Amino acid sequence: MKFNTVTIKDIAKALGLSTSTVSRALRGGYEISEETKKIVLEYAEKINYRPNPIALSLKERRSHSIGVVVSEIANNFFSQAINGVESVAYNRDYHVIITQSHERFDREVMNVEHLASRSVDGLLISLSSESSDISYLKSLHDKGLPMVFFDRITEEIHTHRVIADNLKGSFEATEYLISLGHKRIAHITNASHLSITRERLEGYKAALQRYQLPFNEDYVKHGKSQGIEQEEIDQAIRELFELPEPPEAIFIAQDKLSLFCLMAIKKLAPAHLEDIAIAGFTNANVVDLFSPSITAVRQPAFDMGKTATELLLQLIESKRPVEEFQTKVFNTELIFTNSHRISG
Amino acid sequence: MKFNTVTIKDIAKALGLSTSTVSRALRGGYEISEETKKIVLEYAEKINYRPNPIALSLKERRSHSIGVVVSEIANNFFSQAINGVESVAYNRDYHVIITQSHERFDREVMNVEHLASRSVDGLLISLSSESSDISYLKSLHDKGLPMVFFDRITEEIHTHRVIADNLKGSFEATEYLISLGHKRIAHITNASHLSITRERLEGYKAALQRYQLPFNEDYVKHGKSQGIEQEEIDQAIRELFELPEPPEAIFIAQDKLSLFCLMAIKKLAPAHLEDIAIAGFTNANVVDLFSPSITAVRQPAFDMGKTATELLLQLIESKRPVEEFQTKVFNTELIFTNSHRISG
DNA sequence: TTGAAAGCGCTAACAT
DNA sequence: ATGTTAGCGCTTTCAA
Repeated sequence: MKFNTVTIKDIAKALGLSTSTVSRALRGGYEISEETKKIVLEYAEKINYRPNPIALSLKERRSHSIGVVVSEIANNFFSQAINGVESVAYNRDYHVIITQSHERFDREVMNVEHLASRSVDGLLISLSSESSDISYLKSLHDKGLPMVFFDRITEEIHTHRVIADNLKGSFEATEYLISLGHKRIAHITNASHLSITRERLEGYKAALQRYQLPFNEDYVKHGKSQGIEQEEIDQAIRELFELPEPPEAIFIAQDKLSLFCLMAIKKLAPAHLEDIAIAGFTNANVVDLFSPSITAVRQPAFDMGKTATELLLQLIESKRPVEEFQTKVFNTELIFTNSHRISG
Repeated sequence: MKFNTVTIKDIAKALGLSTSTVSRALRGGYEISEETKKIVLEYAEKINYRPNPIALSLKERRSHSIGVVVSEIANNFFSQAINGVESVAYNRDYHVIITQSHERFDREVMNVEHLASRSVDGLLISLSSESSDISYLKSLHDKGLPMVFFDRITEEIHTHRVIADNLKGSFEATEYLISLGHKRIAHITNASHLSITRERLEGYKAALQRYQLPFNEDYVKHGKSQGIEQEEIDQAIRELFELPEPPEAIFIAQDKLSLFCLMAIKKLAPAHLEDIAIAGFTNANVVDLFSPSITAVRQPAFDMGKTATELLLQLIESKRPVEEFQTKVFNTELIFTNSHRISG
């Protein structure tokens, strides 16, 4: 089971040179005569020599690859962000290794440790909804593994962060629902310790307050930690509509939750389909097709992925320890669809 | 930039043993005394020793990881298939490295070569729509790299394959459209050299023939090789509706194309929204929400991913060269939504 | 039962 | 300008 059978040794032997000369010639070392260089390069080309990256990693302690940890690639936000990551990484000759935590803490730890032990040069992480104790990350970070957090970030580790302006995005969405004349607005969101959950809840509250609407605890539904089951959202919707004063509008704080929520309403509350207003975070690019329609809070996922990667590569390639960290905040966009005008 | 600072050498030094003894003790070599074993294991545990997988890979020529190459993780079929892959791989202690070709041949080659040179133990591939010359894969396969094709397969490499029953799925979808009374049925599909394209086109033709409808070349639209642009589908839809006899129904051969197609119709032919019937391959799990509605041909993506991985691990772990290869064919499911009854 | 030494592919300090 | 050698972390003959 060996490919890449061709090694530097083979070239050296064939050309009657030493391995070090060959090595230097291949990487264009200036001490090598043009002639030798030429011979070596031509021969290497001829026999299709490829350096063995594993040997390189072992030696150099780096791999020219970065690891990405997200909860679900099936989430539109993440798959778009990953495309942004790749666009930067490939241009700068880094490989991207994608892993999913499926919102589970143990999976996240396992992925991170595997990536670290495989000598990825850095990590791009969006925390799973189960991850509250992140000391395992902290210790890797302390040991010098560069990392950048995006989307679901933590304050506990001092490094670059890339997020959307969750507070503003939520405020605007809620405000929009209020502008439609609704007063009873529910909020469906993630596990409460996630950064995005807190910020989006804050935006929702801020809008209520701004328009002097009361905040009602009963209108807020947190997905359980796993938060990726239709079941859970069905239950939340049921409870909301069983309230003595059911909501007239719903604001949802996350991509998959938004879709589950539309499904749940269609299934469980068809009578309300026409009159309930829905807004929610989602990066689905077929949002125009949805019925019931939803006003989408869209994050610039691609750009966020790009920026996070640029920051990470900056950390990785910096000669001296970086002391100044940035938190880049991206604006969200509120997207109105006219599908309810067409089909409802 | 070194983590994993703890090596076998450290343990050996601390315990006054040789590295080889420690190595053997750690992997439970039977020649080591119980006592030494115990001491070593306890100490290793205490200082949190983790073997360096890179060193292992260099030595053993394998990595206990498998590579996956798909065109787009944002495609529902693929993200679901990958979940199936992971479910098997993690249970058997393999890591999964996901890469995307974005329907580009050069990206595919680059990914495959990177994976191979990183000593993945095997490859799970669904070809990009640009990939017609796959000699680069053939040569890796000849050198002994185990690979299993799924979804977009090739006949040129003799190995296991996992596909859906594309012919039957297409036949049933087309038949369903015919059963609604439609006679002019268009077909929108991928690049013509892909296996799935051929098979699905065949199914479509077979259904037409079975019900004695004429096959009309003008009703068939192939996405260009890149096939992942809304633009392209818009153009196809425009052309179809400009025909003297525009289609009454459309059958679409692929996940993303189906969604693009719904968007295009909504945008460009709103007048037809109520009367055109649409069926298409898609694994979107929010298909119930779509308006216009679509009858979905759904592939058992998760199971296909699982099976492909089981076959691959079988190849990887087989002691002797495998000579007998299987092509596993999975049934598709036709899913009817009632959303057009509710909203239209 | 344990240790010494070689080697996986490559680079780099140290000769020459 | 080129060669010799050691070493990255680990396993595995071969010796003791």
